[in-house]
Amino acid sequence: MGRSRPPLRDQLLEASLRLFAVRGYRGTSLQDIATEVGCSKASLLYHFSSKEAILGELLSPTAQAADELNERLAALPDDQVTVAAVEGFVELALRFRREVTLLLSEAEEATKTPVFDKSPGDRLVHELAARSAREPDRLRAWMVLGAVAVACASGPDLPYEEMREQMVSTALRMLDPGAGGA
Amino acid sequence: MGRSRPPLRDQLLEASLRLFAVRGYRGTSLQDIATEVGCSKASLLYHFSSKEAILGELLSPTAQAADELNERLAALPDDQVTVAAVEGFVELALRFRREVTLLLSEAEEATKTPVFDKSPGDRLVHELAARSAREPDRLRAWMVLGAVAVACASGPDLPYEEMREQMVSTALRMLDPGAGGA
Amino acid sequence: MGRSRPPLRDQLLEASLRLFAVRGYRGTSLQDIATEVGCSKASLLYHFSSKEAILGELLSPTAQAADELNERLAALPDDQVTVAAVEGFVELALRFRREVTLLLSEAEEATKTPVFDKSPGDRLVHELAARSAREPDRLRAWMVLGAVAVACASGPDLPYEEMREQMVSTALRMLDPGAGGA
Amino acid sequence: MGRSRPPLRDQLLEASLRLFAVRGYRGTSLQDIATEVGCSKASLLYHFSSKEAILGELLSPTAQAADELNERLAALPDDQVTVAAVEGFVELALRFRREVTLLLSEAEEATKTPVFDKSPGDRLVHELAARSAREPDRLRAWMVLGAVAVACASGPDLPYEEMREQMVSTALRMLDPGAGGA
DNA sequence: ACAGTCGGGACAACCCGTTACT
DNA sequence: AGTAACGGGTTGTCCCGACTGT
Repeated sequence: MGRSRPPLRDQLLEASLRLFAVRGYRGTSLQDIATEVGCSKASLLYHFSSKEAILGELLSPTAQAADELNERLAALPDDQVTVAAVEGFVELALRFRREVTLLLSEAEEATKTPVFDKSPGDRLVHELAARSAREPDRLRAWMVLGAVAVACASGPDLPYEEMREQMVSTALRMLDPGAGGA
Repeated sequence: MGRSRPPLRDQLLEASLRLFAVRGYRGTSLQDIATEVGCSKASLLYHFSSKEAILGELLSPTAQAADELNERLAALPDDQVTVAAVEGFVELALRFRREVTLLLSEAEEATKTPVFDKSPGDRLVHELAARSAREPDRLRAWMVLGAVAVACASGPDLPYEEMREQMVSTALRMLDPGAGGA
Repeated sequence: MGRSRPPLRDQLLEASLRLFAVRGYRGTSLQDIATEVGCSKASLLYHFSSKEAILGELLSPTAQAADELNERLAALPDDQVTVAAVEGFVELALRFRREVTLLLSEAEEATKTPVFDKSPGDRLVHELAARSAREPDRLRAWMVLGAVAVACASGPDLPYEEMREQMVSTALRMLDPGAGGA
Repeated sequence: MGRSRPPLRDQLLEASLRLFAVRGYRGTSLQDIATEVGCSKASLLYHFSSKEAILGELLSPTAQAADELNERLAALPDDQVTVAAVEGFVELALRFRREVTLLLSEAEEATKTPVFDKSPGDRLVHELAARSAREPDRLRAWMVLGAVAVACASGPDLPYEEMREQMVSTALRMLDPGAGGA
């Protein structure tokens, strides 16, 4: 009955995510997080063994979702992978919006976390490029990644479905060399 | 007598840029920079009054270039501004590649610097969206910003001209709602 | 149902003695002890009001034995006290071997404990010196104390009887100024 | 006009030695040392990279002297080594009296220091036992070690020459099985 | 109901070491 | 060469709820 887990732990995670996103990982001290929640720093470190552990726990669901997405994409034939990759990534980025913001600006720190051993970002770029190894294809794939991530991080706040559609269609247009330019 | 090696001041700026990009602004200490160049911490602080000043000086040319670009764009009629904005931003991002990488991951820190009082990024988004206030247009503009910035930061290393063309054409495709989508 | 394992309290004392001897008093945390035994730190502090109390309880039997020894020695005439003191101290050191090790390296901490108000060590030195106040006699008495204590702490592990004999005879030789030297 | 007071670095070493001997290594904080000398903690850490480094530097001369003694002893024939070892060790212990006190009570910490890679104590015991591997001989050697160390640490404060003679003759008596016992 | 036992959660004070800066 | 302020992390200690067996 009711929530089984203690609230403080979740409060701490929530506050950490908020502060990390605003001031950055290094820019946020354990004291900041504790003060925000209203508990002592020692209490914080009772729940999480270290600052890095907080980041890990914060990013782990996102990493897992990304891994699952990559797994799903790996099973698809080449001609279907692009659309699926775009849709999958856009949905993931919208679902873990703040986490993606974090990853964008704290990439260096995040990769030290054991959660991101095999960088899911690189695998995703591979699929977005329709498994092509051609440099122009890879460049466009990186652009898609950046477009979606930055839009989620800094873009305007539209309703979910509208944002999803806009981002998916724009991203597909980026990847279609046949479409019209100027 | 000709200078045998670049003056210390320039060496320090170069080393700072390199280290900031790799370890982040807060992740880099004054000691790190001094050690990298091989001079004393006191010498460093003789040339730059504070750590923040280094970041400011590092970003100032980029900010100035962005301001000039925005000035130029402001003089253009609505139907020409999109193409000009895209081409201008891509060229700027390529010219100040490492600086843009820094800005991307240290946005919070950078905005504290007096150089970026009136965020040139926001103005640029305004122009990229062809001065439209419609949210979908602004969203696409942010996507272009992210696409170009991330591609410069993490994308593959292609020759200048090839990279420029690819990025410009892809960005224009993003902004053209008439082109083919799903 | 007979108790399957020794009661928690005794387990804690045993673990404390072992850990104190290896890592030192300050080098051992309450968490270490609790973890070693497999109970919570709070449980530990239910049985012992403080860390110092553990040390006190650990050392109290040794202190009591030393006091009794001193009492016994006090009743002896001067010409018998040396042999009795040596034999008594050697046996005591062997019986409380690990405790003596602790006392040797944590003397400072131990003396803060109320158990050791009137240092039994000083009284023992007095007896070992055959109640002489001459400095050379006192010096030799301290040497005996150190010899036996260090041998118990760091020396080889011989059978009880052999160790006892060796230590007693060696100690008596130390105290006999008439015996041959260089 | 000669320097009015010793340079800060030496003051710090002196204060560290004094405090370590009284309160123990772990019982002494960097703040304690800094306060004792009257400088800031950061100043302390400017001169010594860590707390462990202070201990290392404190013990290094003693370790070197012990190594030299062991080297000298190694070159002696078996029948001369005992006397030389005793005299050498006594003189060393008197010369580095406070350091030996430290080693006696902080053995665990000291052995972590790189200065004491190959424990000079074990080598010294080997020589004091006249290179015998017999357990009783080794036991007596440990007793000598303890006797001298503890006498220096806790014994009365006699003039150097008197103390030296007393300790040497007593130690030799310990090691001579032929001398009178029970 | 009640004393004895145990543990999850919390905290003040402190630790060693680093930072930007003088 | 020197420092104040802060960094992350650990210490010993404690509160209070939840189990025993009686």
